[in-house]
Amino acid sequence: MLPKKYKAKESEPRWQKYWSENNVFAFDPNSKSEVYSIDTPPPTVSGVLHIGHVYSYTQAEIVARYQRMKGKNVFYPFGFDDNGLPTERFVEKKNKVRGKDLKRSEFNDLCRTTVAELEEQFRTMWSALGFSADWNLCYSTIEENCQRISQRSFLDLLKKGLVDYREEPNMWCVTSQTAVAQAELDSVEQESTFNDLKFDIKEGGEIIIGTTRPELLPSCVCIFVHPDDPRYKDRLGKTAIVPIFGHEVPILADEKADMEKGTGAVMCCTFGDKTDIEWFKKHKLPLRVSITPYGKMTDLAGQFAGLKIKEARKAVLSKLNEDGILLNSKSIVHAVNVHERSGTEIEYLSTRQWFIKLMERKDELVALADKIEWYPAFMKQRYVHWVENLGWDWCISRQRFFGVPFPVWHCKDCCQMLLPEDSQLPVDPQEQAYPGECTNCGSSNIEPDRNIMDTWATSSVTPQINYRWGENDSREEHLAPMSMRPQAHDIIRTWAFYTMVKAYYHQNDIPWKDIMISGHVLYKKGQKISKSKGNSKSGPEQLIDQYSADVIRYWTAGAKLGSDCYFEENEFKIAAKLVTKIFNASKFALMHLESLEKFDETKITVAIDRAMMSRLSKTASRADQFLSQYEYSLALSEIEGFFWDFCDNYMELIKHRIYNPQEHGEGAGESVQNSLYAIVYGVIRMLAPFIPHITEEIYQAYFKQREKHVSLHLADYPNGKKSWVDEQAEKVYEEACQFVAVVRKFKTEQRLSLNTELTEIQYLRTQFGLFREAQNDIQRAARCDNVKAMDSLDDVGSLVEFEGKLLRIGNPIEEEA
RNA sequence: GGGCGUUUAGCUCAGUUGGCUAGAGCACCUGCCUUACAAGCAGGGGGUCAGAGGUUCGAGUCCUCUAACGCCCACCA
Repeated sequence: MLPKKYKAKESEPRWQKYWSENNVFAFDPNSKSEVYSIDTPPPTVSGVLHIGHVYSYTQAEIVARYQRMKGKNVFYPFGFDDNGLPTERFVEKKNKVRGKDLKRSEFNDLCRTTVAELEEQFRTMWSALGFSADWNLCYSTIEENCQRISQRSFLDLLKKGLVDYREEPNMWCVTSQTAVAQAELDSVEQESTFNDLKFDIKEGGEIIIGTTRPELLPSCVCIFVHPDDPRYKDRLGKTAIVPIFGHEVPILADEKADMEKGTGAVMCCTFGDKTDIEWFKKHKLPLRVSITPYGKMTDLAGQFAGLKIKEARKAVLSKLNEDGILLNSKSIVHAVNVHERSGTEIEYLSTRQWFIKLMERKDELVALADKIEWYPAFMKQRYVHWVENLGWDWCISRQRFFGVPFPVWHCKDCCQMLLPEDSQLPVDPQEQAYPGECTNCGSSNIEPDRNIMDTWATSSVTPQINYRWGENDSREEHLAPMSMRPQAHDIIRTWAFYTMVKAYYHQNDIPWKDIMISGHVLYKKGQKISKSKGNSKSGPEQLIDQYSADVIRYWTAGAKLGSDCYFEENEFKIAAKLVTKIFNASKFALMHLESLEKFDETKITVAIDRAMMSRLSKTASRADQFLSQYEYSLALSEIEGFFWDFCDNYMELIKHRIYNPQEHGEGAGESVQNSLYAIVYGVIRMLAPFIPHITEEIYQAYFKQREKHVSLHLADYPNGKKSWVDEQAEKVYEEACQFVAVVRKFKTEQRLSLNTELTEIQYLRTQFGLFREAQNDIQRAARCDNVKAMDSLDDVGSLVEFEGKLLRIGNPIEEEA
């Protein structure tokens, strides 16, 4: 039997342990049941988990539990994304070191031990939330298996001609000192100055250009004006002399020069922005590099060499001003692309990098979106929009330390690429020499590729990692494509997109059938919760400790799929209330079900009991429908609505009958017992995915010995029995509720206790035509034996009118003093 | 500048393919210790459904325009 009070703090860990000991959530590779597989996001191991993680992970977890109860063989893994720049930066900060100052192997060891600690914390928290993961399926992206699959992925793309190793201008972060990809850019508003500079023209005259980056003057290779710009027609083809630096550059025409902007004349440099790169390629301009990978000026900058970019900007400006070159300078705020990890302005450097080709296959990648079901549907638009606007192939090489190495060596003599056999993977070319000589020229002058992969290059193969692609594992046929990818909307352009690219290029297929996109948790207006922000008070551990896992879980299920929600502590109180209510209601019901040997639905004969079966059935079918569409919040509110009606109305109606069955006729007691059984068992199953602990507690205390499932979470999810639907019975129930409501209102208005016995109630028969179908229950719920039906208003005598229902309420036995 | 989303009670949000008098929870007000629960229960007040126009017998719901807010992208001389 259930104890007097429910203590979540004691119960929740107990059931978590029970689930784990009984392997309740294990994926069964040999099962014949339909597989439901989830491509769980491996969180970046770069800080503590925050409430936003809890929010989106729990939403997916609810789906996992639901699908399991639908009889599916659920594949629900967890993983850790523990390599790459974010992790490096975390390790550097935590240990107060710089990766580049340590030996590579030393730094990598430090990374491994640091992430191992953090991963243990993550895992503890997922367990504390009652996540039904199969921890045997756990992976970490830096482990050997994942490195092997990641390198296999690379080699496969190389073989298919979908990877390029080429030198070209690319986005570069001078702080992180690595190439980056388009998806890693952030746009921020930055203060700057817009400067008008005077260039002398060799043939005579001058031309004035506007620029925000005067420090790039040494890199100036050309001046562009619009071909139709009348102001500059006379100067086209002439030669301008770059101030300070004195080199000569041509004045050329290009449509992309904007007549409206600045003076209409613009200098083209190596490289100020994306347009400079386009012009560089289109007009075959020379290369004048004035910025080093470290963000300092090169020798080309003459007297400014060695200065940092921003210092140089200042110095150049003041020199220009001295020389009378700077004609005008105004402060502006403009958008600048920065690297999302360092916040540093992106530079464009010509370097040699590995690229996965995207540009030539954009159409196919856009079309791929239609083969996947997006929940909510409008999120597909984000993907399409991103892919359509892609401007670069995917640069996957990073000049960093802790990550998956490229399984490549290069022949220094003939530049031949030398690759390992699949059986040798994973390899680290910087640690292992190439086994042999150059296959092209026979040279033994071989060097390793020193790049590591973009962290997304590995995390984009999580489906392949999950089904152990290329490892001769039977999972592959069961799991490809996977059933569902849960993730938040901010990484559609990275994780979702890259995963789709990989599956399309490798398997010529979609990675998963469904994608479920969750929103963010916001503190207040527009403030995203992030790891860096203070979250000591709202940290998940603290919240679980304060409110219990079930309560936190309930809150995460409250917001509609895909929509952001505010962190509102008040919401937790509502959840706590529900948990308490479920416990108390169940306690009441089970108290009266001790004598019930075996549930028998045919014994449910009384009208209002059948009405509840009907409502239960409809609720279950709607909840089931919603959940199958990932609309967990709508499902939850259906179930809650049913449950609260059950507590407030039905339980009050049947109270007398359950205590005094003999006064209600043959079978009336058995009817209500079986009804209660069906309702409580139905409700705890419907709520099990949302609040798994309290529901398990109730199941184990009573239902287990009758239903025989090891855990409630292995029972079937109710889907609504059509045979239980009974519209006529529901009408009886509705009338009964209305009748009782009028009586309650009367008592409340008369300031009477609700259990006050009334002497007589008269009602108009035409208003409550079905009264007799539930007469005993209604009378006792109304606390009045003497309830009389009248055929006409005249018969009712002195009437009291409430809400159009005509009643005569007799005087209470105990008059107020 | 382009795209997507949102706008319903003081707050947070439901409202299916158009269909009784627009709902819930929280908050507020008034009562009630009632044999599951006072961490509870009953009752009540509170809304020009962002605005304008249109389609329709009928619009919170469909169409057009407008506005505000949020997000994504572009803009970066």
